[in-house]
Amino acid sequence: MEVETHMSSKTAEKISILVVDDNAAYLQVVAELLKKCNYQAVAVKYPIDALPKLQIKGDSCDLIVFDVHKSDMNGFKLQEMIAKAFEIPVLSMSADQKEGAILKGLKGVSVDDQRDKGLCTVLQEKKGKRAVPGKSAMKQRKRGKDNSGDLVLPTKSQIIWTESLHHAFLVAIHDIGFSKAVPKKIHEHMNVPGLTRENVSSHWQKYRNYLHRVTDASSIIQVPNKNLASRANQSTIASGMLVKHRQVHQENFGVQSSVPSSLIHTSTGYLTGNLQHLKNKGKEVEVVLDPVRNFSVFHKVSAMQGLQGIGDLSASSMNQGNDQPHQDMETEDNLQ
DNA sequence: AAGCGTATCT
DNA sequence: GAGATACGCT
Repeated sequence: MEVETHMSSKTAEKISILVVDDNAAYLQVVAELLKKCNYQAVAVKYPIDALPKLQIKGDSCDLIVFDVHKSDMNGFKLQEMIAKAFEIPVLSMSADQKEGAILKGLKGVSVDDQRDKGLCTVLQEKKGKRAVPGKSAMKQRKRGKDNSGDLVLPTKSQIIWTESLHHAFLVAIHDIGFSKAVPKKIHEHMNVPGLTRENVSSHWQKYRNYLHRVTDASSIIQVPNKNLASRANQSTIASGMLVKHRQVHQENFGVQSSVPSSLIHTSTGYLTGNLQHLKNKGKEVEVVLDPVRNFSVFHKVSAMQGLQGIGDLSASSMNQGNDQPHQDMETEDNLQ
């Protein structure tokens, strides 16, 4: 797995990119974006037009970015041909998960890997550069001198904690053991090229903050529900979140309703990534057990669509905040 | 002095 | 909001 990065482009040579997208608007947007980032962009609308461009440009094209449609076999063919004829990395864009799946089947390549392999990482490798400076800018600064101006600046980059990267992070913590986990160990365990210990430290901090938020919210009322209690010998429900959620919901109806409607805390559940379906006041809820710590974290009303609730363990939901000092909760919550 | 945790910055 | 950076402490 590679890290995905955002970076400001300060590369010496111009990297040339061929963009293929039959949506003219998108095509232009992407091409313009790339130009703004100081890449040389060549835009073509159809895959069929791509090949001549490649041949003309020879190996000066460093990357092909193109939109994939499941119906568009030309696109796949093109990809295959390019892979065979030229050694040019191809970055596929697709709005649809299913298209991604098709791609995966066709190429025998993990779509995740492709996605995780950020554009810039690919390009940097192509140009024989490091995606991320080995020494952090911070340490270099500490060393005293401001070398801006004369020397090559380490390219500023920002890693993106994709779901799969975050998952690797969680696995590392799990394997190490939560109490023994420290950035260095997590970093070593993850073993992801381009990922620095500082990256991990930062993420680790956010993750712990997230866990605290989540657990602090469990300032606690006893679960009256026997079904629930029988599964966990010390179950509690935090209504703080619920109250908060309601307030939010009332103030801002319809927005951000993916906030968990309440929180369950149990000392017994340790079921990696498991879901339990429980009954709570007639409403079915899903309980997501935190793979890292020995208690469950969230449950959600199952009516909330899709897998959103599971994302409570995911990178995407990790940072959404609730940093208000929590109020003493309403004990006559409807969970009573 | 490496590396951790927290605060602060972007 | 998400990630990087600064910094004090061990």
